[in-house]
Amino acid sequence: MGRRKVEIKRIEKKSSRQVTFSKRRNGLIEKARQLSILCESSIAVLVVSGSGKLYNSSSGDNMSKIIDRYEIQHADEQKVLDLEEKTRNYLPHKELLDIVQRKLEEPVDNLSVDSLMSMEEQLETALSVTRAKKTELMMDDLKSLQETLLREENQFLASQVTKTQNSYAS
Amino acid sequence: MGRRKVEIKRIEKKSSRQVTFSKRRNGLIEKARQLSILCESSIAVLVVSGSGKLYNSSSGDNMSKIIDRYEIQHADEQKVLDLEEKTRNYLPHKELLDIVQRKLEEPVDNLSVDSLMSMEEQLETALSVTRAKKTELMMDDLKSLQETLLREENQFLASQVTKTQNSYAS
DNA sequence: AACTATTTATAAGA
DNA sequence: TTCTTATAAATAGTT
Repeated sequence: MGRRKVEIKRIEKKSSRQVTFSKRRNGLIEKARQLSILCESSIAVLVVSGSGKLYNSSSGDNMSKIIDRYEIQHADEQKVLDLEEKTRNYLPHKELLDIVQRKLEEPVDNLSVDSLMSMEEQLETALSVTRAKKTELMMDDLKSLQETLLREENQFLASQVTKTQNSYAS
Repeated sequence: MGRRKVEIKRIEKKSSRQVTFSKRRNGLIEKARQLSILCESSIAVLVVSGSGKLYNSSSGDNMSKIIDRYEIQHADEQKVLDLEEKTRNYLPHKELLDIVQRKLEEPVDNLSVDSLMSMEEQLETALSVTRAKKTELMMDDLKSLQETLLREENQFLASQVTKTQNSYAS
């Protein structure tokens, strides 16, 4: 789209290359902006010039979030995982967490240090399996489970505090 | 550049939006490829659709290198953003801690050492579960901040218990 | 997924 | 660099 058709290959003349770089870079970023608005999407464009200068633009969301989104998706690319194996290992793990949560909800009297230690051991085992087989989906599930566990833990701690105080009061 | 001029604003009709998204996304990525070749530069394009699907392309260099280049340049900026986010999240958390603290400041003179010891042991065990999960991969996770706050909260609770016990012992 | 009327981007020139 | 303009390229609406 210019006075004549240009082949897509390196522009040899430095000054022309710089002019084209500037024009097309602006064009690219503008196109990204438009797409972002027209189709309510988030777009990041990163351009590193031949001389190493960085130009970037993000639309629809901030750059970090878009890059994070990319990195989450590609975090596990290095580790080639068997999807079936992942599925096989997921259920027992979830059950284990459920057991721990139930135990933590029991009254203090029934909660022995030993059983807590044992639970921890089981959890650690489960976690090492989890780490080894980490995938994106697995991470998402673990995240929520872990969070749930931590919340349960907080609730437990808070209830312990209250309970202890009550037993003092009585 | 079509049968009629379009305003740059969200396309309401879903089917049209999807078609335009697909067309323009391809156009954008092709433009990036051309610019990369014409002006020997490295370009990354990340597109997250409204429904959360990620499309990405990199030309001239691989995606990770381009993102690294960005992150090096914006390392400081990122730290500031993290801090702001942490500050935003801190207030509700602090309120929660205040509530717990008020509870713990109620009279505790007759609180039995045994029950406190037991509580502390339980807390430590529970906390070790949390600590065990502190792997670098987990910490990289998007929810790391939230997790950290929960962990801090747990530690605070544990320290309150210890404090209470000490004041009883003396 | 193709087509095509139009708009838009841009290459070259000033 | 910036503007101008002829032309190539992208794409909106249609089939």
